[in-house]
Amino acid sequence: MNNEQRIKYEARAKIAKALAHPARLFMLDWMHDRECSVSELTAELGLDQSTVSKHLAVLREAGIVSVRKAGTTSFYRVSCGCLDGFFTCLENVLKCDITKRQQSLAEDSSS
Amino acid sequence: MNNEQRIKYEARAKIAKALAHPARLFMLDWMHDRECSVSELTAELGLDQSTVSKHLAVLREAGIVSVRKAGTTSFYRVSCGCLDGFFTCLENVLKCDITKRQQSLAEDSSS
DNA sequence: CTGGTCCATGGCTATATTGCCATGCAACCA
DNA sequence: TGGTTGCATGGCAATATAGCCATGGACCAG
Repeated sequence: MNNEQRIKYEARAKIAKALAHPARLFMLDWMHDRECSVSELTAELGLDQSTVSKHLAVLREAGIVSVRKAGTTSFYRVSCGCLDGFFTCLENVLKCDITKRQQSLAEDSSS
Repeated sequence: MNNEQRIKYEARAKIAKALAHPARLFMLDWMHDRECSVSELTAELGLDQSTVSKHLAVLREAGIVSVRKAGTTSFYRVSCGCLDGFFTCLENVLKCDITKRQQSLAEDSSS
């Protein structure tokens, strides 16, 4: 992997990393296609407000969500409409994995 | 987020985490749709063989790749055909982000 | 059997991530 | 003006991750 490729894959890994946390996945699902304030997400997640704010900062710096400020409130929303493909991929991997585990269980019991 | 939801999102986060590393993204691109040995990936990545083996274990435990052993060689391949959607999503986020950064630069210089 | 190749794993250190608490700042209200 | 609300950030401790070296097991060639 040369230097150009390293830069390329690090940029992609940064985005994937931002998606690689249960709280952040929950937030993206919860926001879906509407705006959402930090306090709302904090209440739903049951985490400290500062923690939620930092999670949102990770998503923001990765370019996955955008923020709009109105008074003292920050409204976050998903800024790229491509996440469905990502979530679908996760579901497929889970489904494949369950299927394969069942197959290997069947093979074990039959042998 | 209740307990059931936590389990759900942790399972998805595990998969996303497995995808969230430049070396692992490179390996998935490199393997694409053909089998690949550990030594080949090690040579391409320029990392220690043990490091590559551990990266492959992460992908394997997430259900993203599968392994076939022939003699002393382990051949890995992508086991779920859904990664295209995932990679497309990463590309889109990058594209969105570049566009938005250019816009904000333009706004900054015009103000 | 001997030596060599291929791979997986344990051990270790360095770094990154995650959570909380405390604090700071800006906006709004009385 | 002083109090409250909503959010972001710094600091810290606990944990997780990533890389290397060393090792060991399985297989193959001679």
